[in-house]
Amino acid sequence: MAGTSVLQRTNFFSPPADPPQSSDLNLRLKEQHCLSLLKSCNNLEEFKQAHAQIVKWGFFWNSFSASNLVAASALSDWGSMDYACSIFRQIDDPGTFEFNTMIRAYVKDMNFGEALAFYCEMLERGVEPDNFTYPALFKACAWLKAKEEGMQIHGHSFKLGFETDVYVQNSLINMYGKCGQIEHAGAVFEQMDEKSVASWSAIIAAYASLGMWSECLMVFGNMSSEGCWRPEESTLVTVLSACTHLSALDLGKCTHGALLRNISGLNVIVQTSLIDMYVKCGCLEKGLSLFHRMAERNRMSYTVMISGLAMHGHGEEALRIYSMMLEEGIEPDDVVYVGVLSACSHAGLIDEGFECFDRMKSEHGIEPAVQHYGCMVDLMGKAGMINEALEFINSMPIEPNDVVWRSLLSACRVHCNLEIAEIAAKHLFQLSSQNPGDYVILSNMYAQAEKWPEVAKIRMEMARKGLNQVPGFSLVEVGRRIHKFVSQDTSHPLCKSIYEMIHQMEWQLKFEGYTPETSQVLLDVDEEEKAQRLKGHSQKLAIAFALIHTSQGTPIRIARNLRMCNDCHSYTKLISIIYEREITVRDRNRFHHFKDGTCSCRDYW
DNA sequence: TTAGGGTTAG
Repeated sequence: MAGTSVLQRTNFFSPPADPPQSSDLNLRLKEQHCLSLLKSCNNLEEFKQAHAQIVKWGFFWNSFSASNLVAASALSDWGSMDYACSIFRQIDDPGTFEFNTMIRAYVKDMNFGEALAFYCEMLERGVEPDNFTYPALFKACAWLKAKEEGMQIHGHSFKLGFETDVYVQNSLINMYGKCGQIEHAGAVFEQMDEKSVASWSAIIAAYASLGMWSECLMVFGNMSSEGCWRPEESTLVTVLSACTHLSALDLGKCTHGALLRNISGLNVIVQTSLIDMYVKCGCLEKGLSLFHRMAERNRMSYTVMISGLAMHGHGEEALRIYSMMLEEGIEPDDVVYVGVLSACSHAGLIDEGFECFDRMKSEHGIEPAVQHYGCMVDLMGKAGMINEALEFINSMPIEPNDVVWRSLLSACRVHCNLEIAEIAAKHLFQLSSQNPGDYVILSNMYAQAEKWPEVAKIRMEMARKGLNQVPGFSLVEVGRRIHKFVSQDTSHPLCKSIYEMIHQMEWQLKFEGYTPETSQVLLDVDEEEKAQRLKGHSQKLAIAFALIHTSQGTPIRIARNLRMCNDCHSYTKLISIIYEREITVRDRNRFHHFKDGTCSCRDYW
């Protein structure tokens, strides 16, 4: 057999009768021949045969062949790292490349501890790491969330002068992001002379994983303006997620446009993110139509749709989608059931809620978790079944958490049950709840009952614990900018015109028979002061601002951090008639669509 | 002679 034909031959598994004619080939050619054989292997069995043949030929045990054996083998893909390791151990004097190969292979195999152990061995044996060593190590630390080790190894790479290697920097951003050390990730990012698409993706993902959505969008904006923008599906999905959390519909729509222009054939992940964005930004119809047009749906798509419908109070429709999911043969999980139960709770579907709660375990073998119990307490509480809800909590086989007790406390507030509110609050305080809202609710209930000494006691307790009432705020998007209003806000640059608008609205509201519901202003102050307080609620400021700055008929969408007060609810209903606007408000629990003087929640919330 | 970074939905 001629030398050239040996080199060209890649199908090792009809092996030649004789080994390559070593007298005819120089060492390099032999090595390349070995490599091409190894690369042609498709599984471990073929690989072992190739390995044995090369050893038989007698020119395997130089370090080049051995390391390439590991490198070319995809041994980690075949779950054969023990075999790779046995090869490595036969190398007399492994160098940087051999160690790098092992570290990379272990990282690929998701065996991060072993990767770090090889790095330690490398240092112990005095083998100097190079710039190829570090990205793999940082990836291992990222997965392990090994903050301390990561920082220590960062120190090594710095000393060796790899601080400006773009691959090292990108993996550092990823590592610090995954370890929650966002300021370190940001520092590495800022110091980079040349940022690659991977650098931007890494920092955007880091902000997203910590829920720092505004920063996420800001960095994305900078990426575009610095001309380093390549529309990548994954980045755009992260941006969509940020829009969802910030209720930034206009930007979400732009992102949808960018996806349609740049990515052909949106996959199920992108479509699910789009549905989630539209639904959580208040456009339920748009979300539904995308959902029904999907060619392929998975459990996640169903979850998004079911919990979206739940937030909008469309309980029956949510249950229809849930049945559709079962018919399609998709097995529900615990998160789907949180959506289903909350749909029942928001829509007042008591019997259906209990039925689903039972089916969850009996038909799908899902043991109810504390969130599911929470939904059931909410379901009963909203319907005014306060005593039943308390009994239900007392019979729970698992320990109720603060969310469960808080659900009960909220229900007590709505249905004015001070006695059980005290029980719920006692449990919350025992659970060392640091949530100022719990104290505020109880104190407000005492105020409503005109029990002023108790009010003072609670307020003092709050002060002693250093808890401050969380100020209510509302977000409204006007001209692709999110404007934030805090209760009693006077900081907005257009503050004067906003308060003038509030004044004008007030006159029109009076014609419609509006009287401020001062009963929820729970301060020991006179009626006029109470009415004054109500006027400054952040939702009203946001509505006034939007009425000034958007044209007639434009829908107004608001997102707020707290639950709406009764006064804002009835106020907004009237505004929707007077100004002929559809107003959508997302509070911490659900959506309210105000139109023609009514709200989609039918005053059940 | 060989090898490297980021990456998405509830």
